[in-house]
Amino acid sequence: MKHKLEHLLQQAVAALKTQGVLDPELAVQINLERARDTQHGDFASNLAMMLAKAARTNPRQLAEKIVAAIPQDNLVSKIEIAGPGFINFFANPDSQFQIVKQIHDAGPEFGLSKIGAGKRVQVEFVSANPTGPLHVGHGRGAAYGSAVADLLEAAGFDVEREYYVNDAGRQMDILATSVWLRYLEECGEVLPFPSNGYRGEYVRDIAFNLHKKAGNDYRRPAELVLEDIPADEPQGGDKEKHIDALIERAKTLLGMEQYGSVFQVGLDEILADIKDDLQEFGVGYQHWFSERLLMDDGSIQQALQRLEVAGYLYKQDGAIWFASSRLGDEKDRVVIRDNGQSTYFASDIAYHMNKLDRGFDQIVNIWGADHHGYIPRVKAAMQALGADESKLKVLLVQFAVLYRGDEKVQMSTRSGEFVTLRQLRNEVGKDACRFFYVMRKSEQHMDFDLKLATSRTNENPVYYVQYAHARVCSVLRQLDEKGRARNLNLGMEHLNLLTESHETELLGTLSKYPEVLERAAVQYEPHQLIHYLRELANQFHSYYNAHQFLVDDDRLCNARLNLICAVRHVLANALSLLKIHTPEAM
RNA sequence: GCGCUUGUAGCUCAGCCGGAUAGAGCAUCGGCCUUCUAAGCCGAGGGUCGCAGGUUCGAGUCCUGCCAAGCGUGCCA
Repeated sequence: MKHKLEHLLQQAVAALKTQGVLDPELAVQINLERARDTQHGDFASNLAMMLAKAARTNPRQLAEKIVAAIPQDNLVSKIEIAGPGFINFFANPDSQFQIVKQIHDAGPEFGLSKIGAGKRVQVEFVSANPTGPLHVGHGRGAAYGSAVADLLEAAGFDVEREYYVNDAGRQMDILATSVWLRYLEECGEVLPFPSNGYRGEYVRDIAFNLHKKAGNDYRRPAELVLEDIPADEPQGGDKEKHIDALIERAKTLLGMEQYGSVFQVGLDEILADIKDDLQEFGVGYQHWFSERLLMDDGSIQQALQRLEVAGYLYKQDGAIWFASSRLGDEKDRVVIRDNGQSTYFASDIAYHMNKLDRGFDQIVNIWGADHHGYIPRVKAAMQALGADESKLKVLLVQFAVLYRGDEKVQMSTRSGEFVTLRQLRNEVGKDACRFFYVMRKSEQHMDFDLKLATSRTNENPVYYVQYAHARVCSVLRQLDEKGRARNLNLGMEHLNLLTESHETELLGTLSKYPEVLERAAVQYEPHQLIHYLRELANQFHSYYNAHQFLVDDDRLCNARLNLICAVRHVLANALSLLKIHTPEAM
């Protein structure tokens, strides 16, 4: 409907250009939106006001010329000029009824779009370090990222979901060493645990399993482990130096092969947990991309070489720097440290080069808001590599703050005390969890109220939408219990009996769904879909209370049943897109 | 200090590319279950869109300054 009207306006503009009313060179942007007030028809355009200046007339006069130039079309029953020069379109009521038939015919396909057809887009999200289980902060990225990916797919894009696994670097060494130290405790060695190690209970679990499987294979005496290790922070030392020395000790005492095994056990167990967790949350990936792969296959050296050739690298204080400040970053960044090791940023340059080489039309990164300062340097790197940096879209997700009623839930990663995503899902349930995470715009700071999300009352918006779906199913069951049968065709033939204001309103809202879906996808804003669902559910509940569906008149009864089944289809399509259940009874 | 994000009803938030009288939910108050599920519906009250300027036919929306909150500002990842 909307696209059709836009096309009509375009034809009108073209006609006015040939008539000489408008400059043929003039670039015209057709602006059409849903009228907010039904008095203003169904769609409104401000075209005349936009073009008035260029055409050197007043908006209302121009509007009249535009209206005169619009071709006849049976979708439109009336066109009015109103206010300062709005052009208001009134849809033909008969055409409005057709939406019920369209929805029925398209079924699960209704609302899908083809605007992304032929375009490949990659969405990278979550990508949490595999040093521990996912917590509630990652949950928002997971829910938002998968919703964005699913929306893009619904809009016709060829979508590839990817998780970047930071399986290299110092944090992983700290994890491996933490696992080993806990393992030594399992073996019966007595030694202090570093303040900067991973203290979470899950590390003990991994160590326990390792001990069960490998016995004392990795055991070394505590005296040897602790010999000449600089003091930890609580003892007045430096916690970084302390842990680094322990990492080195682990490597020398175990040898690289055994150390590698311990490292791998930690990585594998945590990654398996993360994958499992995400899958239960309805989040799936096409690729798990390993950072270690980049180091092993020479990608990093290759990327740095390209920067070198382009003249963006220089040496200073023993380190190698990337001159990102020449490309908009606030300062230059180290890529190779003075100890010869490459930085995380160097990996990221290679990773983004790899993404570009894979030929995506668009690359979407979903990051926590605390990484926002990182965007300029990555974009700078892409430019330096000669790539089109506009291909990269970084979406930031603000942190979610957990509340239980009025009380803030405290979290601390250091102490290992945090609410995991798994705990949250168990407490709140997958449906409410996803709904709440996606309900807000991603860049909004979010308060996640556990009490509200778990409540089974009218305060909880998830049930409100699901209830609408269940109610339609319930009506159909009632029909059956009364010994009546649905007559689909009879209903379709008499859709014109749907003249109540609630019915007209619902028809309009149903026809909006494809536009909402498309906009939510293109703008990366799944919350728009949630708001639409609440609106649709609200209109349905009002309708339900105002009118009886199972009336004696078979024609009206079936027309109404067809309408509410159309509502059910749209609810189901949108909810399943968001991986939220559509209960048939509640 | 600088940078990014945010500021809309008592609370949590929508508000599409600048458009017509700024909207929901919760909370508060008043109604609706012998009829398809009351996890629902109907109604009422509640606003200086952080503040001050500017741009124009028109600003919650764009620009500038200020105020407030969160985050960032490592040879950490």
